[in-house]
Amino acid sequence: MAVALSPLVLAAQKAVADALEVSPDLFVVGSPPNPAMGDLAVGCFPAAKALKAAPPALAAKVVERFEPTELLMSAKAAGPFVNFTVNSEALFKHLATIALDEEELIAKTPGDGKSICIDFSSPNISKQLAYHHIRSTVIGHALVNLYRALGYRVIGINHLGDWGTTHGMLLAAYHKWPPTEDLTIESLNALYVKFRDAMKTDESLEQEGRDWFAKLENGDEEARKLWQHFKDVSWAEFESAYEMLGIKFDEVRGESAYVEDMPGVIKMLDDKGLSSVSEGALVVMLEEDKMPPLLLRKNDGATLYGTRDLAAAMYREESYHPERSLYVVDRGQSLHFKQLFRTLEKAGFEWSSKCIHVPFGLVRVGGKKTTTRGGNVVLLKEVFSEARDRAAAKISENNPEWAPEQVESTAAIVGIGAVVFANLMSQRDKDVDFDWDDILSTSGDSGVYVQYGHARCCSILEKGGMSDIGTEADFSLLTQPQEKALALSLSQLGDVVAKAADHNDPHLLSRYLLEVVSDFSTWYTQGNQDKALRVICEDEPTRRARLTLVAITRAVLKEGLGILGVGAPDAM
RNA sequence: GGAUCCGUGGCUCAACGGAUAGAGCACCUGUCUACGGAACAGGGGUGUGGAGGUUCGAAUCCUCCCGGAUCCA
Repeated sequence: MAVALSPLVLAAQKAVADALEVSPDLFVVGSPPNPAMGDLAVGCFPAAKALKAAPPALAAKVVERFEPTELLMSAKAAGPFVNFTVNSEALFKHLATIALDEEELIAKTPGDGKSICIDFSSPNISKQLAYHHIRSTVIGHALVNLYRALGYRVIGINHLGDWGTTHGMLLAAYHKWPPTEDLTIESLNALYVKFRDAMKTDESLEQEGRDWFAKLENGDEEARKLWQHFKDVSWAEFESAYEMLGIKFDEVRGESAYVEDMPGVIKMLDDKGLSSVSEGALVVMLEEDKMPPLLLRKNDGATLYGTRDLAAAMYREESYHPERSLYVVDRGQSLHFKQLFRTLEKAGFEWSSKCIHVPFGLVRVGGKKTTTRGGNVVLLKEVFSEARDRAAAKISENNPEWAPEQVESTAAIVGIGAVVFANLMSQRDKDVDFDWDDILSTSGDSGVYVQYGHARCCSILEKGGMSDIGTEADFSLLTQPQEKALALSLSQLGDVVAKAADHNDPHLLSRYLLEVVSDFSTWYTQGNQDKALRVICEDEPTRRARLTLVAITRAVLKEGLGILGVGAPDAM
């Protein structure tokens, strides 16, 4: 996958590659451990083997042959590393151009209009959204935005769990204990739990559930109508959560959409000699891959989600020809996706290699997996509500003159942003223990910290009194090392976004934004000690240059937060 | 039993196979007539669960073991 590179990185790679006469993409550009050593670092290790020379000798050679460019002023060898010093003025100018001019902050070239399918969130209908649903939802949403920022055509898909025997159980439960009031997601959820409980003592119930699912599969009118009602009630509930998170799906197409495709899928597998009957069930054996079989149809004739997933994968390929087809689903489903993708491969679909399971760790409560039936769930809306309350208290304390509506709307952005950011801060694969203070943290490394940095930028720009901040400023006046450090961080946005998309891991972007804000705060807070160092200082050209740097910072933070699905209020 | 993932300061986490393993929380000390203190500067405290191996170089890759979590009609 192509990676967008900042001109700084490209220049450093080129300098090394030209000197050693090898390919530039061999080299990784990083930062020296200490800013005094330089601004960019390139290790000469990758070329050492091919050229049969010691890395330090190569570094020396690079330095000897180095010729300054617009962006790179000088090069120094430090053992096997070459450390480059960046021309600050050119860097500031470049940043101002991409952040404040017509040009884009992030190049759209990597995507080039190619399609990416992302299956995310995909909750089961008739169940309340629990806190753990936030992981797929928020990671998937961030991935949608990451790829979109890079110029891909992204199809965000909500593959609702709206088919299967559990829905037969719900229909049975509804008939067994007819509700007296209008259905809500809570009452549906309660019906399901009650039915599962009753099944433990009454074996006949399992059959009742199966019978109702059979009716549903056979197109029984009553069953279909009721099921549709369950679905409508559920979707209304889901939609309010998606709205709070600012999520819109390009395709809401649940398992039920593939019911009619299933006979065709089963026939196709049969024609290719891949399916067989085992213990009464129709399966695809995967013994040679050391996996248990993929189940297509149970011995009672009921179809299974594996079959629907096969149909959905085929549908996505036919409809979109995606460059990648991602499934943002918890790691517990790893085996299922391996079986699924392997089956597609065995069926001769070359595109199966483009299907990628993007797993993430569990949300645990009390060290255990949360389950609706286990009773240790925390509801998503409870978390959102608590988050907003906490944010609102702080906001009205800081802004006593604000109208209640303003407090409320800002609290929604800040509170929910904190929860979203908390879920995007660590690597996907880690299991996380639910902890109120962790997800609602507002100090230090948190979404609020980033939002606060953004709000400060807005405030300064407003007070700076220069309405025409753009690319015209005398950047030679930005001579503080903190200003250069900030600029170097800001220049990495595009590369970070590309890398996060490539790894399907938004946390790289979250970490980056924390770093940017930290660099900004360090620079900015110097003004507390020395008024000459303030952004809004006496000298007008200096003020203009500093305000421009603030404006660039604001643009980067807003863009980055937006990609993560976190709002950036101008004041908070 | 088979498989996958995780194990880094007291806690939560970071670190393309590379330079002295970094942050946040908590604790201690500073910075304010604050360009927004939800901030900044500084301090103490750990060496990556254990043992081998590969490599010029390992928290990162390989093997085995320990601990936790999850999946397997």
